[in-house]
Amino acid sequence: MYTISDVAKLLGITAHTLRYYEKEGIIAPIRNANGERVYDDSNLAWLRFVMRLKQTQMPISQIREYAQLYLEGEHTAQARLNLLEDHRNSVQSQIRNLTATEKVLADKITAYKSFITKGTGIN
Amino acid sequence: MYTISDVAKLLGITAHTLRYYEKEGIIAPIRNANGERVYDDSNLAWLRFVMRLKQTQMPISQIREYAQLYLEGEHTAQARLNLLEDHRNSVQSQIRNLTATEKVLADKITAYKSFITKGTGIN
DNA sequence: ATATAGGTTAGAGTTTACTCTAAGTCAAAT
DNA sequence: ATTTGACTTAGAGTAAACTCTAACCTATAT
Repeated sequence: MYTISDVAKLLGITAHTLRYYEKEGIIAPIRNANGERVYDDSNLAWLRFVMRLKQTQMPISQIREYAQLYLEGEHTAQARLNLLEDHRNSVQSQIRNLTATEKVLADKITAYKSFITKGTGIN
Repeated sequence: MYTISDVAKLLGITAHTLRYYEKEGIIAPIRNANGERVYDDSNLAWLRFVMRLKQTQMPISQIREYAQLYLEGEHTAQARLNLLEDHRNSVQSQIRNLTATEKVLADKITAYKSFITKGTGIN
């Protein structure tokens, strides 16, 4: 069991952001007798997955959609699978994009280095 | 020589966005007698590179910084190289991130498929 | 007893990157 | 001559994702 600031520290985000995610329907931790949020390990695992989705450019609206489908039960499994497959395609396309740009950058970096040491033309 | 809407079409963005990039100090096309923007091939090549940087999450502020260094002349070559190397590192880290997430998604997708056809547990 | 360190809410403010509007200019087509 | 289409500017508006503030509550340490 974790407090909001425990979770914030573990995920490297702020408590403000966690409350915002809750307001956006991404997570719903239980409350203790004092009205304070209590996160368990399954909440933490879900939030870690959310962080992955965010780092790979899935918008909050789509993460919420997935979370809501999960709450609606097993009959939404196909819809969730579709969402995951769409995102996987997006991830693969981002990788292609980044790989191509990495090559362009590598070439430019080589050209700059040779310009700086030898005075060759820049592109 | 290209008009603003030629360039917009070629890059798949709007003329509004091109004017915004100009306001942000990312590009400075010349004007014709009529005060209209005229883009040449070097402008186009630069904008295509800008699109790459954007697609790989470089913020406008950093793209502007690179553009301004370029305008300041050859003595900024080292500073530009540093910027490019920093961004290359960011691109490489994004690729690692996306690759790891792709694996997580692949596993989840497999689990969902097996749940949908055979009724096995979901993660 | 009270100060401190945390938690709560509703809601306002900020940043980034556009996106659009209004009012106007200008050249070519009808 | 006037309509049409494409351009110009300054500046307002929008969407996403936070980020912060104010006012308040509550358990623990001094």
